[in-house]
Amino acid sequence: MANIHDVARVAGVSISTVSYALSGKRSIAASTKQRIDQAVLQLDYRANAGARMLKGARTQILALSAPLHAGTHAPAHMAFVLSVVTAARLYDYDVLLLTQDEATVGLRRVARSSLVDGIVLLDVSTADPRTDLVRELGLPATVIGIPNDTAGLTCVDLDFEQAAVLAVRRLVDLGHREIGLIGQAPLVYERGSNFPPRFRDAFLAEAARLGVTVAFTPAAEESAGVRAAVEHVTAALPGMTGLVLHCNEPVQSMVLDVLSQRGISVPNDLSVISACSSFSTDHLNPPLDVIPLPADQSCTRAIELTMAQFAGDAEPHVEYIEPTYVELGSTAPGPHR
Amino acid sequence: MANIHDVARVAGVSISTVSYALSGKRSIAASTKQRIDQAVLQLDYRANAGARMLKGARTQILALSAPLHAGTHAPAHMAFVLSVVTAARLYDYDVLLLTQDEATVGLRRVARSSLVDGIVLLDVSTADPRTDLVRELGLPATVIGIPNDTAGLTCVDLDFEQAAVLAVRRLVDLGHREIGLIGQAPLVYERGSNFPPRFRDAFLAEAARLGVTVAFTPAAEESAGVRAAVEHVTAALPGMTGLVLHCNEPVQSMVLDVLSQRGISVPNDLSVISACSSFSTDHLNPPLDVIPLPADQSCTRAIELTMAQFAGDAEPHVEYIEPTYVELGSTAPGPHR
DNA sequence: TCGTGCCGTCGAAACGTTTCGAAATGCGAT
DNA sequence: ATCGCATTTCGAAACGTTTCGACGGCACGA
Repeated sequence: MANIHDVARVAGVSISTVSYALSGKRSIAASTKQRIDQAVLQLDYRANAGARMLKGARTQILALSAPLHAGTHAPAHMAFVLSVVTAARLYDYDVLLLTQDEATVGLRRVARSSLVDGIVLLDVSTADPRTDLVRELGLPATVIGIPNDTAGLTCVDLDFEQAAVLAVRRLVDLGHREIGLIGQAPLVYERGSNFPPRFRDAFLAEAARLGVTVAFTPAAEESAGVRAAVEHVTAALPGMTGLVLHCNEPVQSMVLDVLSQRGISVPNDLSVISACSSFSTDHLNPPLDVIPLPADQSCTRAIELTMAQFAGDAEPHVEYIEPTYVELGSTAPGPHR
Repeated sequence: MANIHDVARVAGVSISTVSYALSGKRSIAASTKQRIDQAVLQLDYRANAGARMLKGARTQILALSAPLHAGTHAPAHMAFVLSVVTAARLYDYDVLLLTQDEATVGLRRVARSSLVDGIVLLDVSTADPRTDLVRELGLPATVIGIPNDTAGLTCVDLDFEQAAVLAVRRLVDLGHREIGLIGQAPLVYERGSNFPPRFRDAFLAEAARLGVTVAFTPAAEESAGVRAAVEHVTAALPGMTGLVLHCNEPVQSMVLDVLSQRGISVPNDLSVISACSSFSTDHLNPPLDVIPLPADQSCTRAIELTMAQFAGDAEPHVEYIEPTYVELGSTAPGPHR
């Protein structure tokens, strides 16, 4: 493997000249730069990562702590991982993937050995040991999701509270007064995942504020669980004309199946909204109005915030991404319009 | 951050003693080792990754080239990624994740800068540019999947050919003589993914060898595509009593729905086998006999093979993982039994 | 003609580790 | 008492880069 000495020799200059030519940190004569560039090309030279790490401040590697929990929708999880990796590359950063138990213990390892410049945390729970670890390590870090204690942390996430408000208002504005909410699998709430209760609580609060009747139920992921969930909300709200789904795609699809089997027509009999779905609802039947959960936006912003910490101009803070409402025809005026 | 000099000072020895004590490459007096261990603990010392990379041969990092293609089932993809990461950790290796276009260009970058010791390739196509790149780079590498040209490569994968044979024989042994095969989405075949045609061709060949009638069709992932696929095989084989599904979970589930809607009972009217599914078929209705695609086995073996290349005792070769057949009651004797 | 300052380049130190060769020590055998 | 050997420890070089300080040459103004 060619090193900087080889390049210097071929270009007929000293290694420091090569280094400056490549980093651009000092001015170099155009003719010299050209010779160096050519030597680099000829030798297919790339600076040794270890040496750069050792000497320079930067490793150009980020740790991505991404445990995949039971109940987490794998495609959505994947979308976040891919978005982080893609966004990091825009700043010439590579991503070291830490999963499962390594998401915590590996984080300490790679941070203490100065393998990474910064950290991105995915899928934090309300009280996540990784947040304390991040505080302890003192490395630039960004959390995607909002844990209970955000002190000293930089966090970014969709504004799930605002998303819930958006969903409730939409249905209320259309004249619906009895609204159901089908949530994630029960174990997702039990495990302490951060966003499901954020959505649920804001949903219930906004409904109460507007004086509409609501029923919430989680939905286990198998078809029996989905069936039970639909039964639960319809039993609790016999006059239900609006339904919000804060659950993953397969469950959404199953809910629509169950509704269709029961002869309930969307949106004629029931207005349905998909809340915080990572993917398009186009393929659902019918396509659902959706408040998207934009993985790429969250992740891009997370990387930006991490880079800002490198630059030193960033205080720890929590940043919310504004939700949007996409109409696809699954809502219609209700009885109180 | 504490370095080896700090540890040496605290333990009252020289840095080389510390290094040898930690690596175990020379014998160290028990009492000295104990003092060093204590100093390490006290300072929470971890060897600087950059320095170790620079000096030592090893970076303890593997590149995982894992492009996620359209039509690839994200949960299955995720399962492979997780398995690779987990297996790598058993050998004290971390994993740098390269996705999408970075799966190719990033591979060159990280390899040329000596950031990684080895490479694992996921989801190779029949003629994949990454295989040439790997040959060029000359780093230890293992391919999960079998490209057309395996010269000079170390490859490992489920023996899809044998899996197809297993499926055909099972049905034939049970007395079925007209057998359908529903495959992956059409674009998966068009793109040149390596395993779908491997399975299909071996399936057709074994069926021909045994003199049974078969019909194959790919299945697009939406419900219309699945419906069309089922129609296609039933139309082609009016007397079909056996069906093999080489497609992802959602499609399998949809196929079963369509069959049930058509009043076709499994296994009474039709024996169904799920081929090369990464996940349990327990939640399907009914659970399907399955020839599992064991992500963890392939990935564990891939890592072992990569480590063997580090050790120098490994010739490039192709290794197949023996498929197994799991009975779950979705097959029954056919008319020719 | 002689300073003065800028531009382009160079030499050398430093980063933290691993590892080679050798020194120091203790011990038994001669 | 001396030698040789084994055990334990140490000093120093080397890995490839970045970066600081410095130096030579040149143009400019005095």
